[in-house]
Amino acid sequence: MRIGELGQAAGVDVETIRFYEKSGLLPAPARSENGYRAYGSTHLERLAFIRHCRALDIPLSEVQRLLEFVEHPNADCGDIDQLIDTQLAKVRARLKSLKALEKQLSSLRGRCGAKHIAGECGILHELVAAAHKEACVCHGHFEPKTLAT
Amino acid sequence: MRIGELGQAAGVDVETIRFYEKSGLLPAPARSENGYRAYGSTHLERLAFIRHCRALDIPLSEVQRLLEFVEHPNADCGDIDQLIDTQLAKVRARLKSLKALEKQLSSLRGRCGAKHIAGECGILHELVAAAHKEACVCHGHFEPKTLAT
DNA sequence: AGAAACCCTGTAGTTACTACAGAGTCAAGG
DNA sequence: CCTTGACTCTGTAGTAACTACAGGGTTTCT
Ligand SMILES: [Zn+2]
Ligand SMILES: [Zn+2]
Ligand SMILES: [Zn+2]
Ligand SMILES: [Zn+2]
Repeated sequence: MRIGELGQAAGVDVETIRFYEKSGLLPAPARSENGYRAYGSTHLERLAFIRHCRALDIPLSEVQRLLEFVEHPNADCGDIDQLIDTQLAKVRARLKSLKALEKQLSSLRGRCGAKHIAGECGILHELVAAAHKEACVCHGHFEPKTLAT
Repeated sequence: MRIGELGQAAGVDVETIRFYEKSGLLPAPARSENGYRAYGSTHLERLAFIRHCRALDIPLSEVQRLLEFVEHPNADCGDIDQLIDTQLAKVRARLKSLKALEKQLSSLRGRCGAKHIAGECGILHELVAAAHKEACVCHGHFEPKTLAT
């Protein structure tokens, strides 16, 4: 199996495959006489595993760790749950902040109705005003002297 | 106002401020005799605006465009709504995929109960199995020959 | 034989910062 | 007067996970 076929089979760009190899995630395959990489089915499995994890937004460094578990099945699994827990917590945190973001943006969107000049655009006004506010929730405004806890 | 004070006032790291200047988002301020940057209140306003937009996850290139609108208030505002619309669409798309992700991860998490060796961990099994599936939803498996549309 | 399509290595670009390295400036304390 | 510490300056390199060449060699099809 050459790199292009592997890429086709796994739905991955060839450059990405070479990148995974360089990063130590995918073992360097044998080379055929012409120097082309020659992959076997284990490579396809491993690549699919990596892509599946990436689809779960698991960072490559953690995928690396998971792959080590796959290869050393006698290790204690405690770290696996923790890895997933961490990932889940990250996703939930991001979800929460994205929901807040959606609210902000859609309320912002409502500020502009018909066409007009930028100087009278409610969106722009709101953005400028919000940036002025002391109590702006979204970005970390704070009085450095008054509230130095 | 020196760069450190500006950073304090806006809640932004000094390196980030210099980065914004280099990127053309924050105008280069005057320099005092010793070569230190000397900022005024307009810089603080502008910086706050940038941070507010960034908190809305608006990319710097779009923040740049918004700043141009702020400076040319006579321009047509049509592009502003569109910018926000685009941003909103991106956020909603990300929100949708994150929700799916959360579902996957939490179901995955349920696969592992008590402690055991990695070879018997339901999480790991599931990850490996899912990567094998033809119909894996999350990452783009596809039969290149059979379904070549 | 010649062109298209594939493969190789290595480097640089993307985003939005963050982290130095190495040097200069300034106020306060001993 | 000298030193220490906090601040500032420039410029470069690193982060995550790819993506996009440049400049070559090889295979395959016609
Ligand atoms: Zn998958
Ligand atoms: Zn408008
Ligand atoms: Zn804000
Ligand atoms: Zn387990």
